Amino acid sequence: MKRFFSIGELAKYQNISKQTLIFYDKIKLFCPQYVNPENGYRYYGENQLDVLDTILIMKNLGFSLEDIKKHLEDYNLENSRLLMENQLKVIEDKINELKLIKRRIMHKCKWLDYVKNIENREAVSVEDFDEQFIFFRKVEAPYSFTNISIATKACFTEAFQRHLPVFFQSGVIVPLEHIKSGRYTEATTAFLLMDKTDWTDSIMHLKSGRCVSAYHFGDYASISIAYERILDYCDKYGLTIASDSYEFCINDYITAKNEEEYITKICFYVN
Amino acid sequence: MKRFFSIGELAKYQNISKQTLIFYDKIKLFCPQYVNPENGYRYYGENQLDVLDTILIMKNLGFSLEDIKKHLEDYNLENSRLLMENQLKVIEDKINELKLIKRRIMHKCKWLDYVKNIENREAVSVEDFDEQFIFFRKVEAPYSFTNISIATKACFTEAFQRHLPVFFQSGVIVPLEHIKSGRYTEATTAFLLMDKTDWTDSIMHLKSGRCVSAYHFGDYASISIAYERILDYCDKYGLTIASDSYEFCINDYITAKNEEEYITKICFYVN
DNA sequence: GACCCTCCCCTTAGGGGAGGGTC
DNA sequence: GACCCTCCCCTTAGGGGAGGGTC
Repeated sequence: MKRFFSIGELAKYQNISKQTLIFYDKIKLFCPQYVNPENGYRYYGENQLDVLDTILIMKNLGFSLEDIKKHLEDYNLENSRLLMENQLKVIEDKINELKLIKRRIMHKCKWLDYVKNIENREAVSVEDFDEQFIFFRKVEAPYSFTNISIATKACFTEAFQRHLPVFFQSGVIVPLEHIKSGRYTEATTAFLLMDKTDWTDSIMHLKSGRCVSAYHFGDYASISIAYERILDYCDKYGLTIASDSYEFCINDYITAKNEEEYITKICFYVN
Repeated sequence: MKRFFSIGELAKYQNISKQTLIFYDKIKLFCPQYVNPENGYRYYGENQLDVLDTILIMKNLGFSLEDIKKHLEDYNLENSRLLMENQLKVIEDKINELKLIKRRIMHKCKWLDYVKNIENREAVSVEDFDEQFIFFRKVEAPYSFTNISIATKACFTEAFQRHLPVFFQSGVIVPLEHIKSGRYTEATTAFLLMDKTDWTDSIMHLKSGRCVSAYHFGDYASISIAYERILDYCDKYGLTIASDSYEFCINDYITAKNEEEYITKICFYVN
């Protein structure tokens, strides 16, 4: 009848490394039952196996070694129940965080995939727009690039701070009067697209509806070309623009180093 | 017009710590545009803000600083798309791992909560048993505690190695003949309860059906008392036992240090 | 006085040796 | 020859100082 395991035997039996057992010994989480005083060899008793199992199982359930050590000092039915219930919340929080990250990545993937498949870069089209929520900041006058950038960054910073479920895709709103008077780049609002919304302040609802849209490729300063294309198109097909301009940055410094790869989508609601 | 940020200003603006910026400088992930050669003060250019944003966003999406550094060296629409698609899989894998952990904890919680509310510890009852799947190992003869324990541990070890979706709840099967001849502790199979099953080898399906069950509190050696209670009950109410005995460890060394708190549930299918 | 700098030690859970003794 | 021991350095992403110079 086997009564003692050497460190190598125990490691093999439990399918863990010797280093792990040496480490657990060092932090006094799980020490050998007997240590030969002459050569320092570690010997583990058969009756210790249950404790090691408990440690490995708790580790698998996401507890830290420190948590495990504390728990093992004194545990019973009742405090185990409380510990598990608490851990359930910890794990659920982690899952929710990761799910938000997942939706953020999926959002990026969706758009990156979409722009990859645009065939005619010059096209103007009419399409039905799904409802969206945006988290926004007013741009301060004058509506310069610097001020627009400041407002966009303010959105990011606040969204990070408040853990808002925003996507990492920005955009701006340019009032229709600005467009009509040729001030195409003078946006008065910067925003970030949002995932599903717990309603808070500074959130705007873009209703679903019919839109006219076009893309602009390349640096932002030359966006006038795309606007003129849209305005011509509306003239030609008798469409009446019924809103300010919503510009969505589809590809920006996050996914492109080169300004030539920047892509902006322009949308107006139409009647 | 502001052109440069000191480290403190930038940190405040981006809502990160100075230490973070010093660290990013050190690992050459994000370095100041200008360093005063006399006093070593760091100055960051306004045009660098986009890069820092990209870093913070990628960090939020779960990339390591090393990943980010590599990506920033050369990125465009196409390799960003591939990177994001790959990251989506990474995050999904993490979510799936955590979901399995969550189900394991919920399983433990469910039982710990359940036993807490048992009123009559002596009760024998007839109940409808839900279907379950178990991952099992045969116990080698003789059916001693040691051999049962070895088989149980073999289940754990293999489940860990193969990443099987087992719960951390074990049990044993004692053949009906053993029970009838008073060899109550001579289990021939050890098992772990499983979560939903991708069918593999060594898995047994316990069908739903009517069962007679009772609890045993305390050390395993005295389980005969509970068996005798069940057998008497069946005699009295004319129930015919139609299966081997399934014993479920409800509270074991994982959640109780004290053998007096061990709880075992015994079930037989009946006609 | 508020701001900046460069060390330096600390955290998790071990992995991977080197150098030397032991079954 | 296979096994065991004790150092010791290394990994992530910074946090928290100390000690000393700078705006």
